[in-house]
Amino acid sequence: MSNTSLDNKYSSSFVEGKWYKHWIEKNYFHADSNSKKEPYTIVIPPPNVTGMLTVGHVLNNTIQDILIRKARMEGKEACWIPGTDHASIATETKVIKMLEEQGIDKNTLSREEFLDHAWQWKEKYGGIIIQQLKKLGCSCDWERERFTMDEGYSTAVLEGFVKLYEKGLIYKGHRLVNWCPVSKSAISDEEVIHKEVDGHLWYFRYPIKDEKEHLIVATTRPETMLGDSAVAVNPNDDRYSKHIGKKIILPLVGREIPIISDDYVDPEFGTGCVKITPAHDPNDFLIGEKHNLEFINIMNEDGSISCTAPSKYMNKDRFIARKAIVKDLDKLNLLHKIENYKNKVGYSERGNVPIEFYMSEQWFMKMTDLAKPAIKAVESGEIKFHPNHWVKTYNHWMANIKDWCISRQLTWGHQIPVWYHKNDKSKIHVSVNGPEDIENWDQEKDVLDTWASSWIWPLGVHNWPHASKDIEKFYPTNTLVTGPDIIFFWVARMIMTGYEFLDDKPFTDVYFTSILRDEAGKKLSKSLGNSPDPFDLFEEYGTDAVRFGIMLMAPQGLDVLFAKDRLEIGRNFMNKLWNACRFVDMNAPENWEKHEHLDYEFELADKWILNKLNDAIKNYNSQLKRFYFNEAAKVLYDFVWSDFCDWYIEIAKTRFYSEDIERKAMTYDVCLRCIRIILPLMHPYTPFITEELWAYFKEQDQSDLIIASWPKDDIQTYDDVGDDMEVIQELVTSIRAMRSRVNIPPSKNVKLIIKCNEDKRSLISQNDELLISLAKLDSYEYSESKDKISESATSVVRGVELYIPLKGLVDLEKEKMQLTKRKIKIEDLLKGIDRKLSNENFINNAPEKIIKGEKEKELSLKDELIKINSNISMLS
RNA sequence: GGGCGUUUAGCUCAGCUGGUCAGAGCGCUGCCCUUACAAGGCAGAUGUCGGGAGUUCGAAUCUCUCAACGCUCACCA
Repeated sequence: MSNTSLDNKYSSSFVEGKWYKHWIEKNYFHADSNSKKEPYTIVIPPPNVTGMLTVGHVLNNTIQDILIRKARMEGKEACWIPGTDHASIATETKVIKMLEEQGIDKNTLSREEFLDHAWQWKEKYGGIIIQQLKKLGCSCDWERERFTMDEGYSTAVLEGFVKLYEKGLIYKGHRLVNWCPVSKSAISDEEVIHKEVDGHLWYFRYPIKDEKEHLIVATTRPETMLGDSAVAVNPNDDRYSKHIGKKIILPLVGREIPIISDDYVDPEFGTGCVKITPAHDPNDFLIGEKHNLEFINIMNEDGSISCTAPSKYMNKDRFIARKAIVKDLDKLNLLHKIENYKNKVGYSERGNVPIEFYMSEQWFMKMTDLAKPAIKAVESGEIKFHPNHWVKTYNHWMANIKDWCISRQLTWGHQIPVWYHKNDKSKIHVSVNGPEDIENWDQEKDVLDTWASSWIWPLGVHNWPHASKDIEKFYPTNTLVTGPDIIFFWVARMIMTGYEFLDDKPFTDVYFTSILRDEAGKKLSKSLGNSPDPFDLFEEYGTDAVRFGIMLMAPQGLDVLFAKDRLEIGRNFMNKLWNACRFVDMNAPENWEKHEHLDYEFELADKWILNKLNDAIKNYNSQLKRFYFNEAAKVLYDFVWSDFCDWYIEIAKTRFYSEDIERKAMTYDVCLRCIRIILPLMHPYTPFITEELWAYFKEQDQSDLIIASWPKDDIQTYDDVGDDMEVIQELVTSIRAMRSRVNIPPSKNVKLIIKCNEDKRSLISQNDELLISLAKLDSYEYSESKDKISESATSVVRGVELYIPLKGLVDLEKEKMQLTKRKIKIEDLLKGIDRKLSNENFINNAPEKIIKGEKEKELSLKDELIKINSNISMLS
């Protein structure tokens, strides 16, 4: 045995840093738009610039890295464009908080001053997640890194706005929008999260003017009564029809409001009377417009009660005002009752407080026309979703799409490219660069919703609309990898921009990743504090192990219950691979020239493992092709561990420890062949360890693994093997089981007696070395005798009867039990087969192959049964 | 209420187009520090594949239905 220079432990942190640096130095990640190679492009879903790497990012970006590395090895011009998203609300919140800590109030700053602070903040902290992606091993083209507020990208965003405005798809309107009182900004429907809360239904008496009677209205939000401008009943509701047209004196406020009728009111619900607050409820808004009611906004932008309400409640927070109003109505004996009531309340995703419906002037985008080509693209299969079932969700949203509120009352973001003339507010200018006499104009203060910036990502990264080789070469992209939680936010809208601006899809395949949850099923998130820090995991297990472990546990289309213990499988596998390679390296022939020969007279085991290797390549590729990353990982895992290590290497040992130099060289070359294929196959999943090992095993003049060529699945295979190897494996396992039953230690070799037919005898004799070494035999002999072989451990496998004679050491009852158990099993199976074979329909309809198989199975089981029975009787 | 998904060994889950004695990892039991690996090896136990019906010669796999759980969308005060 020669020495190996491979350490007996794999040191992940050293290796990872070394190779990442090397890859960067060699510029392997860079994609060339002048290349003649077929492009393969991915744009990263840009993480939030304020963000830190989560385990979810690890999954998502590992998948992208797998796709890109594979494409690169397949000889494509692999281009993975990285970058970050400016995340208006999140970033602005952080900057404001930082300023507060420095004693600076945002309101005292000019727009320019605030942006100055924000950019400083971004320069200081914005790069963290990018550094983290590098640590993960991502082979992004860092020369193409983009930020959504970069110059060229910003132009693309504004160009998009202007084009849509000119087309009449963007308009300004005074409307009810979702309002976040924390960020004091409008938010889109998608940023509202509905939560079921235990609330109340309050019943109030509303006195009818000039009458003793009153109507009882129910509400979940008492404070909005300050803005009531009508009470509505159903026109067909006999209880109230006589009151229609009369007036209500609104309690606490004193305003006279009409009693109106509308079909919208459900007589069955509550009392059948509904208070109408057009400025604070979307349904009431519609009724307000229909019946020409007053729109009374009773709130300030922070959610406190405004001056339109009685002074008593002015400037009180909405929830404090609620309590006060209920109390005051109770004092006036106008509180009828309070019921417990579960209802859905919309919360602001970022502010995490109940949103308000708020009247304000905002910019909207008409979506119906934009959606049309996007729906068609998915319907026709031009864009494919994996898993496909997301298509339904996508279609449902698209079919019911509403206008999108795209303006935000924030500072950090893309300022809307609209100017109002200082002297005549009705004069509007819309362009990317603004009017020539810009001093006479005021620019719109609002910025665009972040998603209205990042929806143009696949184009914007190339500075669209400027023509370039880049956009020609790398648009459309191939695959988008993202979480299903942003299917509307982002995926759907990117598809719209693709068709709208370039008349072409932005990507062909969309892979929706698993959502990672903790053991209680909660989504892993920073805010819940249940997401482990990936860096702790990298340190504990090694980055490759984390990558492989996560890929193995994330099936397509299902969420994953993540527990860090489950990464052990990855770590153990890295260790296994490392040590297998180390073993092979130890047995390299003297003066080996790193050149692989395969022109040997192979034996059974060699042909078998090479066949298995080819199967593995095929299966692996086909799983990757359908985006089943976990199954692909499993193919490699099983081949390496169960076939290569458990069997072939064990077999290799006996050869390496012999003196037969030719045979040693053959074995080594077969091992080498396996390793030289396993390493490239595994490289996309576990780039570091494989690149490190490759350095030991590659041909002298071969390239680094990252750009080595992808293994072909047409390596030479051997048809004459049949299931001979499986027979040997079963014999070995069976002998080991016998040994285990009678407690023979592994160190002790035993004698074996075999009874079998000629075929099996010839197979065994030709491969007896395998049996002897793997089952630890002292010797073996064939027996023709019909006599009973007494005091033996026995078993029957594939028609071969095996005996290990052991005077006095055998527990006969144990042996008998073992055989009886098998006997029962066989009888069961035979019953099943008999049922099939005696069924005319089966014989007539089943394919010939299946019938033949059943018949053969019956024969061999019957044969086994006879032998088992005779062995049982011998033991008695 | 609509849509989607899940239900397979004690736990976490694989099982592609229906047909080899239903698999893996962890955990558990027994034996091994056998010179690649104890992050390891060998052997072993545990499942009427959620319930019911149907299609089929044949169903964990296809259809229907019921149940439980989860996600998501939705304007009932």
